[in-house]
Amino acid sequence: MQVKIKDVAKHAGVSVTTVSRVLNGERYVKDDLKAKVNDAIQELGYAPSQIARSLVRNKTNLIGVIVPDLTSSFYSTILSSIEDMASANDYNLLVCNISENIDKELKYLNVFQEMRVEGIIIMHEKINEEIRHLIHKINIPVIFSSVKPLDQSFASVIVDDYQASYDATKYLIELGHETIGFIGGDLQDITSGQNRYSGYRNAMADNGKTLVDEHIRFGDYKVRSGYLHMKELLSIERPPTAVFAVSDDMALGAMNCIRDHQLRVPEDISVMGFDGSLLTELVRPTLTSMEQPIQEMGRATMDVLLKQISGKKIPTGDVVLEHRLVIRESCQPRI
Amino acid sequence: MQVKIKDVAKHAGVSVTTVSRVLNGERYVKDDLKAKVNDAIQELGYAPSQIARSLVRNKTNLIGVIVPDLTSSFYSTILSSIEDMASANDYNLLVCNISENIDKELKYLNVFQEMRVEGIIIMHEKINEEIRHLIHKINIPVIFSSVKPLDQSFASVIVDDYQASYDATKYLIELGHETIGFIGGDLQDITSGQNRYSGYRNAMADNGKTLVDEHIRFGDYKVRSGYLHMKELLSIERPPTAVFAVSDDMALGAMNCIRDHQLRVPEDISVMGFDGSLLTELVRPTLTSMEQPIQEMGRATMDVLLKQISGKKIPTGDVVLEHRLVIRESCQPRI
DNA sequence: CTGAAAGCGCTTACAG
DNA sequence: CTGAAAGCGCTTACAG
Repeated sequence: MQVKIKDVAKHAGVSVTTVSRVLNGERYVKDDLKAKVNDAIQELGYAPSQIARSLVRNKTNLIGVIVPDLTSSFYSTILSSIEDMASANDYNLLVCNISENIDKELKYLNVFQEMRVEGIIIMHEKINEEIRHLIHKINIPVIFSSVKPLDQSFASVIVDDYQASYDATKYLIELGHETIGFIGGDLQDITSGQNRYSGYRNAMADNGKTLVDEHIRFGDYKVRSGYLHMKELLSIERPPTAVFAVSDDMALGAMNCIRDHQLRVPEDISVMGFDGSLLTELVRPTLTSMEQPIQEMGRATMDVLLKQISGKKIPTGDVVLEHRLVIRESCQPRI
Repeated sequence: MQVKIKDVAKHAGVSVTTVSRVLNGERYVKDDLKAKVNDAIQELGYAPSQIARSLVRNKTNLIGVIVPDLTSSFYSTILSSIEDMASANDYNLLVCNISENIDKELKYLNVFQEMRVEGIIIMHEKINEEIRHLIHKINIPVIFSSVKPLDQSFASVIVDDYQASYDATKYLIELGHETIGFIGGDLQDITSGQNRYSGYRNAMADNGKTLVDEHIRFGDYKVRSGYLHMKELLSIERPPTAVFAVSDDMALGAMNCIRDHQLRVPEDISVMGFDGSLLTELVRPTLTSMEQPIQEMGRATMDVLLKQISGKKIPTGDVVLEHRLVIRESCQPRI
C-alpha cells in the first residue's frame, strides 16, 4: 500500500538506482531525469523508508533516552534540551520513562539494542550489577547525564556536586546561620547522594559548625519527601534556622511545610534548593538555589554522545560544568 | 561486528530458519535444537535486529508523539501516562518537542512517515493548512490528545471544555463574585481558546452577570502570560474579585502577580485554574482548578490509537472524558 | 551519467 | 519437525 522506490522508478521511467541517487542528492544525474524523478515523488507522495535505509546503511539515527521521571521539571528540561540538539543533528529520540522501575530499564536497554540505537543517554545512577553488565555487553556508546554511576568506565556530564554543595552550605553559613538542616538524597547515589552530603559536612566542619545528627535527613528528591523531612525537622526542640535541600523539589516541599506550620520563609527559616529548575522562579518566595546549567547539560550530553558515536576520542573522563549560586528570596541573614 | 542470526545458526549448527523459529517462540522445534539455539544466543549475546524485522513484518511498533512543550507539567504528565501504556503494549515512543516551531512539526511529521510509525499522537491544535494536508496524505492513524483541531475528520480525546469552563465560572459566581476576570487562551484554539471562552461568557450571562471587556484577556497558557495579564487586571480601577485562568500555569502566574502587589489570594482575589496539573498541590495557597483527568487522558489516547492501528472501528467521534472541579484554597466566598 | 545485481538481517511460505 | 529460497525496500559497488 505504501509507495515504494520501485513505484517511483516506474512512474518516472528510470531505474531505482537513479531514484535512489536523486533521493540522496548525489551528483551524476542529468537534470531532466532528476526533474522527472522529483515529479514522480511529488505525485505519488513518496517518502523513503528509513527502516530499509537503516538496514543497508547500518545506521538508524536513533538515540535512546532513559528518564527517571518525566514529570519532574529538572529532567523534562534536560530532555527538552537534548531533543533540541538531537533534532538539529537529525537524530530521533526513543524515550523511556522508568519511574523507579528497574525491570523497565532492563527491558528498554534490550529494546534499545534491538532497535540498534546509536547511543544511549541515562539520567539516573542507580545501576545494579545486571544493568551494568548489560550496558557493557551491548557495546553502544552510553553517557550519563546529570548523574555519575559508580562504574568509572562510563562517561558523565555533571557539575562538581561536592563543591556545589559545599558552596551552597557556605553561603548559608555566611548569612550567619549556626544550625543548618540538611535534606539529602539517597546515599547510594554518588553525585546527588554522597557528594552533596560530603559537601555539606565539610563546609560545616571547615567553618566550625557542629554537625547535629538530628538535623540531617535523607529523602528521594521529590516534593513530598521534602515536606515530610521538614516536618521532622520542625518537630525537634530547636529546629535549624536554615535548611539546605539537595533538590529544588524537596526545597519546595520544605517551604510548603514551613508555611503550613504558620512559619515564614525566609523570616523564620531560610531554605536553599539545588538544581536551578523552573520551579525556583515560580514559587513564592522565589527559591534561592544552587543551579546546575540544565540547558547546557543537555547540550553537552548530546555533544559528547555524538562524538562517541562518530568515533572521535572523547575528552578524558567526565565533562564537569560550572555550578552557580542563584540568590533569590528564600534565604536571608539570620537575625 | 554485531552478531546476526546467521552467526547464531552456525554456532548452534542449525539453519537460520530454526533460529528464527525459536526467537519467535513457534512450536515445531525439537527441544534439543531449541536448547542449542538458546545457548548460542546466550553465548554470543545475540539480540535480533528490530530494523530487519520491521522491514519484513511491515510493522515497526513505533508511535510518534508531538508535544508542544516538554517542560510543561500538563504535557509531561500526559506523556508519561502515554509512555506507560505504550510500554505495556510493546510500543516505543518517538518524541518530538516542537515548542511553537511549526517547521519542526512539519519536519517531524515527515520523519514519522519515513520511520513508518504506526500511529501519531499530537497534543496541540494549531494545525495549519500544510500540516492538515500532510497528515491526511501520510495516511497513518492520528489522534489528538487534550485538544481538538478544526478539522472534524481527526479524532480527539478531550474533556467538554465548554461545559468545564461553564462549571468553573459558575462555581465562582456561586461564591458570590459579581466581577470575574478571565484569562483565556488563543481564540484560534478551538478547545482551550474558543470553548473555554464561551463557557465563561455563557455562565456569566446565564447568571445575570455583566461581561466587562476590561476583565477579559487572552494569554498563551504559560506562567509568565498569566502574570502579565493579571498585572493589567490589577491596573484597572476596580479589579475583579475573582479571576479564572484557563490553565493552571496562568493561574499560578496570576497568583504570583497578586502576591507581588501585596494582595492576598484568596482573601483579596480568588483564583481558579484549569487542568488539574501537579502544580495545583505544590503552590501555596493550593490552587482550586477545573481538573482534566490527565492520566486517564493519556491512557484513553493510547487506547483509541491502538484500536485505530489494529484496524478496529473507533468509537464514533471523539472520546470525551469527565472534568471535575477540585476545590482547594485559592478561591473563597466574596466577603 | 545510468542501470542490473548483490546484499543489509531478518521472516515466511513452500517443500520435504 | 527442519531447511533452502524468496522477499521486505532500500543502497552501493560494478560495469558500461
